[in-house]
Amino acid sequence: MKLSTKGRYGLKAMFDLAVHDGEGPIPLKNIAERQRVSDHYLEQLIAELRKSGLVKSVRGAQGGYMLAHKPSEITVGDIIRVLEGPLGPSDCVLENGPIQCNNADHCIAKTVWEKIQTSISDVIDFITLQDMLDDYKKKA
Amino acid sequence: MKLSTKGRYGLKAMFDLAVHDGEGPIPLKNIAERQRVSDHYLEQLIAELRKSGLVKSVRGAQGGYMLAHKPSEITVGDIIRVLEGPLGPSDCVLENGPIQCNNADHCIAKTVWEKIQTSISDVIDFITLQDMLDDYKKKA
DNA sequence: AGAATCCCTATCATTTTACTTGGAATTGAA
DNA sequence: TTCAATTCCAAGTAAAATGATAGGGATTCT
Repeated sequence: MKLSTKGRYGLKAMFDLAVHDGEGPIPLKNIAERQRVSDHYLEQLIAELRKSGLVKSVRGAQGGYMLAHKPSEITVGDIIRVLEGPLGPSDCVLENGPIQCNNADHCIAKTVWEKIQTSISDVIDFITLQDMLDDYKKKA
Repeated sequence: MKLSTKGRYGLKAMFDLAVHDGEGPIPLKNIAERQRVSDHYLEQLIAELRKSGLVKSVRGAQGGYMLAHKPSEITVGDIIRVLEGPLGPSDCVLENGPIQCNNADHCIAKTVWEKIQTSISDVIDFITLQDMLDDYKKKA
């Protein structure tokens, strides 16, 4: 029941982009250095974020990455779902296309998984990058 | 962000024991058959549940397993924590002994992980096997 | 022209997962 | 007292996931 580094590094990188929002393209190398993660690995993660439309890229020298939307319009859930796949503690409650087990009708565990999933969604879909920025500024 | 089969099979097995609570020792084989999981694999899981004091065992012929406490005194959280280890979406918010990252002081992601963890704990520590039994009877 | 940067594909070591195998020890019942 | 049912225990193992690394092509600014 842990997120992989994908989700964790990904959120850090996206928050980094939010901090530098409006400063033009941010090179991946800078993000990787600040967040202390392998830049080649982060490249793979940010590629997925780009393909899913959460970040924009500018190629060539002086290029880099930018948020594709305002920080207030990107939730933690958006990021985590792209990188970790559909959410859900069990396959039978997977967000898009649950896989039913053989005794789905009277599986009581399922209702437990549903409650867990709902509670996680409620948290991650509610927090935006802007919220994190506000927290950050309050701390500093 | 999924539970492994340990947590999932484990909860099913414990619920099965709850359904048959008071009927004396239930052989592992029966549980495995009803829940359709490998009995040898379930054996390993139930061994951990026994060592942690959630179930009792009776050896020999006509032996089997029983809940060590009343269904109302065993929560889903008790079971999942035994089988999945300490809860937490990231190492820096692990329940017992978090591992701090290098910039823990101003890591904003951490507050997100904390909120996720709290919401999961709130769910799984609140639901008991008795609650699941009540749900089950209501459905049938 | 050249440096900086994104983009893409492949490979790989390690760990985790989800079992399987094989058998020893215990105990109720015939 | 024997036998079958059962728990208990220790290894082994195939497949997948994780967390990278390696190498090079394409693009664009200076």
